[in-house]
Amino acid sequence: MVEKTKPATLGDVARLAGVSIATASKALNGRAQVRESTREKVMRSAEALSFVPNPLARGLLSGTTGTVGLLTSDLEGRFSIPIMMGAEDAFGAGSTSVFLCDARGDAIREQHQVRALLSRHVDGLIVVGARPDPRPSLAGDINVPVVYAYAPSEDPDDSSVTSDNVQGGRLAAEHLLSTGRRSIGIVTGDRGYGAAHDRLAGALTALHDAGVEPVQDALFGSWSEGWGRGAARVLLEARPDLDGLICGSDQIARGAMDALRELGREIPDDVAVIGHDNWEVLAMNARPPLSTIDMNLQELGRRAAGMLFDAIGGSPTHGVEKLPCRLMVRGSTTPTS
Amino acid sequence: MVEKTKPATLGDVARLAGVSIATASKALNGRAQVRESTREKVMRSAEALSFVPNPLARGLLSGTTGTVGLLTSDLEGRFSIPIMMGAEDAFGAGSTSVFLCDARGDAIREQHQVRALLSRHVDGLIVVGARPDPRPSLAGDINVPVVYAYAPSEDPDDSSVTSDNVQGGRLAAEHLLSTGRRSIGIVTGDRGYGAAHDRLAGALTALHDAGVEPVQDALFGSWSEGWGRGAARVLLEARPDLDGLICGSDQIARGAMDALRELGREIPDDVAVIGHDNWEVLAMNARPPLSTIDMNLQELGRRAAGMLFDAIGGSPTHGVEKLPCRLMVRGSTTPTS
DNA sequence: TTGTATGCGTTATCAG
DNA sequence: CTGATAACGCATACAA
Repeated sequence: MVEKTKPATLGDVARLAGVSIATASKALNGRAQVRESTREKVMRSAEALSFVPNPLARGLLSGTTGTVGLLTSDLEGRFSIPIMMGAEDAFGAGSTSVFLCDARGDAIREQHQVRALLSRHVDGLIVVGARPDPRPSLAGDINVPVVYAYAPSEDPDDSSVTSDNVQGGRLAAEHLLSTGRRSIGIVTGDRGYGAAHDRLAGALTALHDAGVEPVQDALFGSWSEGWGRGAARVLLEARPDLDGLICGSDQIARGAMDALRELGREIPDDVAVIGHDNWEVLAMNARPPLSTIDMNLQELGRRAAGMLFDAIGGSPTHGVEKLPCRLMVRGSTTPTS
Repeated sequence: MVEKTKPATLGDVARLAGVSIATASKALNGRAQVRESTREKVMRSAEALSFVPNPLARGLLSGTTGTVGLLTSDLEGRFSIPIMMGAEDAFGAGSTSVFLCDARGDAIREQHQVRALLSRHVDGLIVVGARPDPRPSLAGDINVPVVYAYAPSEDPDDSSVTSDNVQGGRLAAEHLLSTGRRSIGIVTGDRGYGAAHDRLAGALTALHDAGVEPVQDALFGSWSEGWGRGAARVLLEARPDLDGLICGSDQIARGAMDALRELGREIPDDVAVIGHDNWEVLAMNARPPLSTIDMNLQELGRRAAGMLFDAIGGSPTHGVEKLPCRLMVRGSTTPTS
């Protein structure tokens, strides 16, 4: 049987130290009006009883709980996880705890979760989207700060942070250009995703700035290996001189690499391939390992936490902050990297 | 600007209903000693003010908070996520909220998180491991129920739930046998993982029961595509008659399939391949889609939540409960599935 | 059937 | 410098 060790209360500490509850409270909270010797006595007692202030009682009084809600619209989504990790990390370093909720992509469910969170008197809310397109702002009856991560809010007055897909696309193109490629194709994913267009725009800008045009119009499809395979075949048939391929995701890149290899092309000697996302299980196991664009999602989560923290502290930000991506150079773009 | 709508208190409800606080409390909590007409009056007032009882105040009285801690030893790990989803789902359906903590595989950090959780007076704790090998029990000064998920506790008196890897291995072998394969090879992952040995044991049992022996001793290596490729080549060279391959993970299976195809083998006609984990992004995008063993991780999370719930209710379980795996049949073992 | 009083653990305000 | 005391919002034993 487990010992039912009731946690010590402030009263216990005060009694052990031989002072009043009020004095004990002041001593532990670093209030000025208390003699140094008394403070130490109290500190020692607290230590001896391994006293921890009850956050419920504290919250009841102060109105703040030291908790925040982390509301993901889709936990399955591969992108939510690193963001959550970053946020949890940033908060855990301080002393705020994180309530996890998964709305499973359902707006009704989301409303329900928000209500539950608010009823627990969270000090703030981070809403993590499954895809980087703008999403509706949470309805107005929320009286705590909210930060939208990955999927920005449609309301420009809200506080959002997301990945800079334009810059990411530019990064990819510039890297291929820097390795001397000039016959560059672009295969990306679902036309319905803003990210697909943003990454493309960034790539096109970079190519244009270098006086290069893509071998043909970018191919839209889906975010899958299968599409990557098919698109690569089509592209190579039309343009056998292809020497560089920008893919809208690592999955697409994996598929494209398989197809290219089967068509007798060496990577990266004949064709350099770059992906997007740095999904490690895919990128690291590719042959050769896949160069790609990393969105720094964990950092994004940390940033969201920071913004929420500031907002709770009374300094909210407004609008969408875009975090830059980072180039990961591996074997698919540079020989014997 | 957001309206600072202070949430209504029980006092507000009582005043609006024209009764005392005590009566309002009884009415809302379904206590018997209150006239029906009064109860309805109170209910309506509560509705009108959209009153929600303050969980802090309630927790201060009752000692329970309606919260649990979800402590993952490694959020990166692909296996933690579905388990968390299941647990969050099961709790969210009721009215308990989940505190998320990530120990990042660090024991010190874990202790720290446990302390933080306990100081918040969680009613219970779920500890999710990164790999299915037994892990040390949390030190004894915990006065709330704990359930270990995926990685069981070393202490048989603790309450644990994990995946039945032996049964999973058996399932894989039985499936290959059922498709008529008789020259079966086995490639698995890191020798240091109990799961590798358990899955192997299950497969060997099934083969033995069918009067079949594997073409050669199982190959241990790592849980990667690269190892899958290498092992498949070695195996095929030694036993060109291979017609079935059991892989310890989907990553290994993906690698093996690539190698087999490059050596001119058709899948599944020449060689049937089965994996383990049902890691969808890998399994569904394989050519052909990969048959595999699903560990029902989400169900495992739900079960952990259920066990914790029971333990909190005073009916703890002891020992390790093993949840059966499920066979996912796809194209890599059956033509035109 | 209803209301009054008390306490949960803390912090803040005021007197001593 | 220290100590009573009143909140915070709610639930319960007890009195009316």
